[in-house]
Amino acid sequence: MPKVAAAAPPVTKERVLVEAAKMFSERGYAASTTRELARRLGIQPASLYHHIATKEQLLQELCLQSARQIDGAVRAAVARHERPVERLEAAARAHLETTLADLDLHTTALVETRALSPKARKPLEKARSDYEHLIRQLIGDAQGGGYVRAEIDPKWLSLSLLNLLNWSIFWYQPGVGIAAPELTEILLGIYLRGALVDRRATARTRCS
Amino acid sequence: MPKVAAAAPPVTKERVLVEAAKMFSERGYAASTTRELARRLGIQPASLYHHIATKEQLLQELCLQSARQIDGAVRAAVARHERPVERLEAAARAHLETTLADLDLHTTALVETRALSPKARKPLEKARSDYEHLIRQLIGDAQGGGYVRAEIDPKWLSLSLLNLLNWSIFWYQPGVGIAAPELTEILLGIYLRGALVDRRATARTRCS
DNA sequence: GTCTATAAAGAGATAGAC
DNA sequence: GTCTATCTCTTTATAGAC
Repeated sequence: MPKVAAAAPPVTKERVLVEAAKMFSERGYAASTTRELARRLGIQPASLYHHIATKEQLLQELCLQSARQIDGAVRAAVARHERPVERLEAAARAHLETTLADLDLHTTALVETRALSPKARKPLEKARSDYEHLIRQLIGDAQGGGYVRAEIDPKWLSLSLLNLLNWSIFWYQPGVGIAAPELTEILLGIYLRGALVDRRATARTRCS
Repeated sequence: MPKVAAAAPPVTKERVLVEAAKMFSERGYAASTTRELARRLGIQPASLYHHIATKEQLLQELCLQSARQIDGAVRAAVARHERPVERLEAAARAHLETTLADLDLHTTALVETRALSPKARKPLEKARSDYEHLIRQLIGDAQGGGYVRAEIDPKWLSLSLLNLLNWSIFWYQPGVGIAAPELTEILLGIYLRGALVDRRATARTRCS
């Protein structure tokens, strides 16, 4: 039988990371203090250093975790499809849904990477660059197949897609307004077909 | 005749704001120090307080300046057109080109508003809300005219547009890669018509 | 694994001379 | 309008007991 009063959960490295992500995403890294983090965990500031080395290392771990999570989810999703446009769609869906599923983590990673020292930032820039390359590749493939506009450099097409997906972190609130899968379909629909009324059907109708 | 050695420009409120925007956009507000700002201006930290009241007021002024600039540019651009889609296009172009024309200012405003105290943030939230309402209105009008997909809530359509435009501040570098007007046309093209190959022309050709 | 106590550095801002 | 000098507070992190 469990005790009646809920015991405070034990402080683990995992819990420290979760609370840190929450705090960093709310106030930003620089404005967050180790004192406040300790307070949220219910321990003294000094006790924190049994679990972590430095505040910066905390941020670095969160950034790496975020990068690995998005990269992994997207590569796994892409691998489940063969046709270029479907692979691109799968990538976009995985990217956004992974991001929205842990907003604290990914908002921190996307916004606060600049707070890292150049040395701590380096592996992240490599990961980001690799990831962007993957997206660019997917778009290039879809262009090669004749599905995506070839007159635009895949570089700008991939950055456009990331634009469209990433800014959501600044306003999306789970449980308020719209669910993640619906938002995903709206953004993907705009990216692929645009916001204008589709006259393809009309054009075909005119033919018949 | 001008002197041979370039005189250091005099420290004015305007220069303080410009340097502050630069510093805040590079390092973030919380990680920026008044000491560093003074150093960049070539004066002692104490001298700064002849030009400004507090560090926070500096941020607040930048945020308000940014909001007024974007709002003003967009409303002026919209007023030059009558047809709903053209008004929407004019808004998007004005928004992005204004933003990219002073990245330091607008990056600071868009990213660092949360660093303001609730009291200082309030007028900004009002301005943002009004602005978003304007964009939503433009989209609603275009939907009413049958030009923009009516099956998507204008709320999500407007946020999608802002997504697509705003994230550019994180990677756009003036003079590197692509010029602002070109980027604007690419993003606008994607927003309106999408990244997929347009089969409208094909469909029409088949008819003839 | 958490505590008390505190070191060491850096922050925003002010006083008052020039 | 800028200076020197400094107050006061907060920060990250450590030492060492329990």
